[in-house]
Amino acid sequence: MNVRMPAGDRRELVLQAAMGAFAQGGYHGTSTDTVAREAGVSQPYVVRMFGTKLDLFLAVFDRACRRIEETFAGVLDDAFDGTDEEDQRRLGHAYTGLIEDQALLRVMNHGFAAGAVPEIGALARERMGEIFQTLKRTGWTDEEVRDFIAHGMLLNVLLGMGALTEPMKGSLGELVQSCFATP
Amino acid sequence: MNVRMPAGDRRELVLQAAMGAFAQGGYHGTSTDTVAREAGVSQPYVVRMFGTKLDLFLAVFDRACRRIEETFAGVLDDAFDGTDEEDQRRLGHAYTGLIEDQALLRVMNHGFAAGAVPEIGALARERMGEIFQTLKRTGWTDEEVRDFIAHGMLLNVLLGMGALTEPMKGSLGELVQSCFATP
DNA sequence: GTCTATATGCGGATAGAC
DNA sequence: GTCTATCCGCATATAGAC
Repeated sequence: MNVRMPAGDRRELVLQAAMGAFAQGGYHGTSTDTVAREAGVSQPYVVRMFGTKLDLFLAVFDRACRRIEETFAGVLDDAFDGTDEEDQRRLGHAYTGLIEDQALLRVMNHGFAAGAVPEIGALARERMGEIFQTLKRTGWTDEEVRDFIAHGMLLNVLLGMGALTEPMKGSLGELVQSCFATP
Repeated sequence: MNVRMPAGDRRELVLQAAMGAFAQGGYHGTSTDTVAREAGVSQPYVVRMFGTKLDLFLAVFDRACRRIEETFAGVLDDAFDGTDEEDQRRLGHAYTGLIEDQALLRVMNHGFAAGAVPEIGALARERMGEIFQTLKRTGWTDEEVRDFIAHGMLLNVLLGMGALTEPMKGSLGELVQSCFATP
């Protein structure tokens, strides 16, 4: 497609395509060509827009982390007068809501996994710290925040290994879903 | 190095090198050449020995998961009459002990992350189910097992993103806790 | 049992046209 | 703003010598 389009729009299009592509294969396992095809543009154009594949991944990863942090922040802004239990329920619900757009969580997980790439690791630690700080606004203890994050990580990992789509033996999949279940 | 050696020994050598290499870059981010150099053999020989890079990764990943499962099983065999709290403490300690050989946990995490590769995803789900079953031998509820695994995942993820620099001891909870210590 | 040489394909990035 | 053509390096895998 060589239809002209405002730069911002096209950039957004590519970012979305990249989110989906990276969600599958992660940083190393995804080619800029795959991203380009999914966005309906040429591969060199993708590179031209973002500089390097690494820059593109960082942009996508950053967006994923921020969206998640903002989701939590939004919940807390809505009801900062809730009880601890209510916060936990609301935040848990918000997180499972994010599963519907699996790409977000998958990309986040892939960013964590690719921490051996210095730029990715640094960004991951930074964003992780921010998420932690946002969750601290609940008034939870460090232990409670940690536990909440731990379950989020488990969810991410299960998503990544495909355990949440195909029911696995031992019903671990159901189990973890019940982890954040909101009746 | 073209020094002859029994096939089993050489295979073991390469497996260990592969464990270290894959721990860094994961499946997609590690070349068979890197593995070969770290093992002190030629790249084609690595392929010759294991068939394909995928087969090699599966072997390494499988070993990592089994080692972890066996570690838990060992703890439970030693003291299956312990209280729930004691089990938790012992198992947590066993897990943090595994951090010393960071490669094991990192490889496991990378295997989970690469679940989009069908063979890897299938193996990951299988081994995960076994670990779950082994942990059930504690007599814990499903929720308790899930919580334990969740903290293990958090640990893996933190390792992967480089947030855990020095091997620390202590209970699993304390260890992970220290990562989120308020600055 | 282990190597060297190499075929072959893919992927990131550049040059330059339109 | 977007493409086509293309360079070049890397990585997997094969062939075959020793």
